[in-house]
Amino acid sequence: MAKRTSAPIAPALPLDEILEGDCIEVMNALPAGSVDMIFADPPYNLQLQGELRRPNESRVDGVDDDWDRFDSFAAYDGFSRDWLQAAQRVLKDDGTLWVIGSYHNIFRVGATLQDIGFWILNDIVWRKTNPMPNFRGKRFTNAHETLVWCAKSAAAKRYTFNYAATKAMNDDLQMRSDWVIPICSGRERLKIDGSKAHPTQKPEALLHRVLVASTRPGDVVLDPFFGTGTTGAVARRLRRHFIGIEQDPVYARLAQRRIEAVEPATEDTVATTESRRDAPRVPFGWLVERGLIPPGTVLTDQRRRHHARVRADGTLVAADITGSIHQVGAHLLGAPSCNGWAFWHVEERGKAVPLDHFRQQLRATMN
Amino acid sequence: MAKRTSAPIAPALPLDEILEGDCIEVMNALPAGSVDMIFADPPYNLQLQGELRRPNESRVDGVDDDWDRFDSFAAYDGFSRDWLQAAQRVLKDDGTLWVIGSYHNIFRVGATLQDIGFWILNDIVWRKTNPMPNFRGKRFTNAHETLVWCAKSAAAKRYTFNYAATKAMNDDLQMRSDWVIPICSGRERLKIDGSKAHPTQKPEALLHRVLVASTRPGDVVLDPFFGTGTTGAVARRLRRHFIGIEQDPVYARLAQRRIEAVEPATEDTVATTESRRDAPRVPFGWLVERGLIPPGTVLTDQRRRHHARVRADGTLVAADITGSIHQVGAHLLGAPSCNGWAFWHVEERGKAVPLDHFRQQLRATMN
DNA sequence: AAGCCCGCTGAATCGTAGC
DNA sequence: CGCTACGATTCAGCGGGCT
Repeated sequence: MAKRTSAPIAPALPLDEILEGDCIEVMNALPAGSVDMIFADPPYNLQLQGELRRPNESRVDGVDDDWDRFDSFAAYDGFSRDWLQAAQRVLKDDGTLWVIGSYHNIFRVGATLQDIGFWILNDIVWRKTNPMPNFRGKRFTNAHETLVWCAKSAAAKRYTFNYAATKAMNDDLQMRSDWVIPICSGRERLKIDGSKAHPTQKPEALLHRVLVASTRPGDVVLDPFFGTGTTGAVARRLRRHFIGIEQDPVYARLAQRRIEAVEPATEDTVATTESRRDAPRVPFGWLVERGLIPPGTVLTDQRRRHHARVRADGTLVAADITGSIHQVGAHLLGAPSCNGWAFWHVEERGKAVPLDHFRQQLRATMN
Repeated sequence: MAKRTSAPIAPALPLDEILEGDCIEVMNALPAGSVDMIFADPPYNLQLQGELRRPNESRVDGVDDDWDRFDSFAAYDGFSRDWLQAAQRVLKDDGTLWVIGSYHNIFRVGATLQDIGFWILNDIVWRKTNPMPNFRGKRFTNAHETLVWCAKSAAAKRYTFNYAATKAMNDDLQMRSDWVIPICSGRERLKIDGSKAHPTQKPEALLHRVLVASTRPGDVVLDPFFGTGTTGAVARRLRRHFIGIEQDPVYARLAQRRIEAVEPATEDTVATTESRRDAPRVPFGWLVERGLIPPGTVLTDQRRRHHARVRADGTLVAADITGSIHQVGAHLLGAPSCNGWAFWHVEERGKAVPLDHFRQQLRATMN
């Protein structure tokens, strides 16, 4: 599947732009069958009532924006049907759609997209390492969100799924339907005057995995609920094209600035692995996904005699070889095997820090 | 919540029996509002058109080469609506319903149960430690199933959730919405002539957690798609009553034998961990009355920033307010409310001991 | 400099018994 | 039924400030 190159792009398609307006109208103005993948993070229809306080009496800043309010399930279903149908039209026949949601809306969205003919390939569970607790002890901690990944129709068998790349990212084990990724916080979280710029900003690591798994470099990715542009930022870094649609001009401008600051990875590092690889014992790809080791990072051995660069799927490229951190290390050493975690280092403030250090960091966040 | 004892059981309710027949008809023959919890593992083969009924009770005649997806989904939705409505009728007002499914059916079931008024409390992800791989490498490994847990209606606030028990089960951390449990295999898997007796037998560990979390000993648990009786076996072990409904007499007999072999745990071991909510109420005045906290005692918060003195009637007096331990604490904090038992402390040998400590002493003497 | 402590925050459908 | 008072309840991670 990953061997095909992208089809020629229709001239009318605005690439790497943010279109302001209602996503249904904007999508209907785009040429049919023109985008490779759609990632959608629609309103969840949370229906929050009243306020919630933490045990220490501080107030939880819930989602109470107008765009998340619907009068009834029927109204929400009508909205879902409308934007999903518009999305289906602009999608190429071999394109795929991702939608993310919570139990408030995802069952309705899933049923609606089945109703209009989308064909579910997987439901993916985003398991949060650091969810908000249930402060009143009335329910289980709501520690995940759900993504639905689907093809345009049951007849569409030729969608893009970079199987080898996802496997390489995951210890050469098949990537599972449950993904462990922290929520977006700290530096990555966009702020305005010290408070969160957008109530529902998604982590870049989530989009990284989505894009590496289901698109190829040069593909066109549409996000009809663009918000602060996480999809666009990750697409640019991974050398995919994006089309963002956002109703709120404040968010649109914020996204624009954010994306402009993104440095695209070099072309060779975003190429997806196409062949089988021998197994690294720990998924180095996760470090890349989380941004601990960005694509393009130069790795060296302890004494800086050997060099290699990191690709988006967690493989390395050196002078005359591409492969896992272990394979490339072994090749350069002329040794039968090599522990890449100990062999490869990242330059940090004049020191060569072994990869294993970063692995431990990641493990610490995953408990 | 766990303080309540089970309501008296209607005489007509068949307990710890397997009822053979169509679950909708059998449920409709049971008294309304009579069961505490329902666990359902409905069929999800969307091509079982011949066995499905439309909402208007007409049978769906499928079985053709040009069967149409929309008819199939509609038929499945009608079937879901029928059994869910029957389940809603037999459920007590403060009862809860669990449904398990995969991406093939869970979105439709979830939307349907919302449509008829069930109120979702959590969606739970059963994360399988040992899922079947995706052999063709066309998708992510489908490594989970989804459970939806809901109350009978949005108005029903008094469902059973053994918060303290679930927390105790999980290293004293809140139980999350993602559960890691192996699939049912090995000895636990029922076999007939060496091959599996039922295609979708669920692990007992899954039912164990469901029952411990959402039922009390003596509760009545109904399973409308009983299969080989995992729900019944675990219910018997945990001293809950069950009602199983199963269409297939072969499965029903298998379940019967299986359950008969189960030894119920002793009563003391199935008691759920008591949460503070369930403990008998002790007014602060009783502590004063008994001399544990003499009138005139000076109370402070943990950091000694606030002070108040105890009066003989169990009220506190601070600089500018008099009232209950909660009222005075809230006033001093400028908070809308305050748990005085945790807020106020007594100086004892240089340590600030919370009032709750003295309450526990008194409770111990009261049995 | 490193480490500890404290405060803040995140897509949240988060009371109830008793009068 | 409405009102009032009681009183139960949090995890991981980041960042700032202090030692």
